[in-house]
Amino acid sequence: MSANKPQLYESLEPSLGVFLGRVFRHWRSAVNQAVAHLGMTESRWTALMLLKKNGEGCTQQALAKSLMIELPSLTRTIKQLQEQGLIERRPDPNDRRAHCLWLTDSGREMVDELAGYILAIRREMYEGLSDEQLNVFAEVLLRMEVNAQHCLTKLEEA
Amino acid sequence: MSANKPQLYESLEPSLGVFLGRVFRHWRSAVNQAVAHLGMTESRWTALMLLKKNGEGCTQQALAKSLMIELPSLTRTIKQLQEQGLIERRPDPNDRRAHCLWLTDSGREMVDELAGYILAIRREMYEGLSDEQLNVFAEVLLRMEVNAQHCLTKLEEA
DNA sequence: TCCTAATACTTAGCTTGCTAACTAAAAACA
DNA sequence: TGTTTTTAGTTAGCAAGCTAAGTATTAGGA
Repeated sequence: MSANKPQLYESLEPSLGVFLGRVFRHWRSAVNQAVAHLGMTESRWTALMLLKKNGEGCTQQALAKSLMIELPSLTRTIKQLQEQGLIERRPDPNDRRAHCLWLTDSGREMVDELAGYILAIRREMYEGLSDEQLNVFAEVLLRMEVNAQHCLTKLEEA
Repeated sequence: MSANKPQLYESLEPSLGVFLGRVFRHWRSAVNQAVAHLGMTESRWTALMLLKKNGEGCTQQALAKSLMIELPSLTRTIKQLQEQGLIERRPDPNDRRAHCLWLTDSGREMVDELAGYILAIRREMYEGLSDEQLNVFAEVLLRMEVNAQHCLTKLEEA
């Protein structure tokens, strides 16, 4: 890295990390607003979509992992989706501790209905950005994720 | 944008937005871990640093704006910093509704002490990334922030 | 001047991530 | 086989963002 030239990324206020959080919050509230009339929120639709995509019948553990959240965070979301009649929890035949998750018919309808809204928001978020820029963005995110993990484990050791 | 070639940024699971949130959370918990022994958290040090940087004596409104958070979110943080004896609230001589924020002596010491930790974390987060990559990352963040705002106002109108 | 509108801030309560501590079941191993 | 460790999941409660609604105070007209 060059030493003295001031760089754009150093100028983000209050800091790149805080800015990251802000963009995330605004993206999330846009999504929430777009799907509110369907009784959905970002955390719930992400769970629904991923359940469909990754294959129904998986355990909560597996879903939590692909959602990148901890089990207790998912427990709450699942309870809400169940109350809305969008998913079902069935006992795992191979493991009496575990539950398998399935979409109900109206859950599947919801996923289909959500897809359009999600796509629209995504297009708006990508507006004015090229594939090249977005790919670099993704590369940096992936690397930062690794760096953050690394940083955390170092701190835990100390 | 090219139509059919699969792009890296489209492959981020569960979605680029969710991934963004994850990186933010991990960055934040790294920061929190690094400064926990000083009785600090990310939200508190950001407020402290910015108060020093933007000039003491500003109102809560002004600080909230540069922190990119809403007033009620800042109210809580300020209360904590006050209880820790790091900042002081003085009545604004020109406006009896407002309060001016000042660092105490130990607040100023804290800011100085924090700086080193923050720099270290930042270096770790940027590890393996070039100025060019980070600049593109910042450009994309800035644009997405604008896009999200735009998206939100459109949704509010509808 | 007086009334209305906007602004600075607080309080209350929601959201959705987290960790810690628990139970029940499964797996590992002595 | 019996004991210990790991794993799936829950509950309870924290963190820090948010909105909505309330109180003062100030500013902008009529």
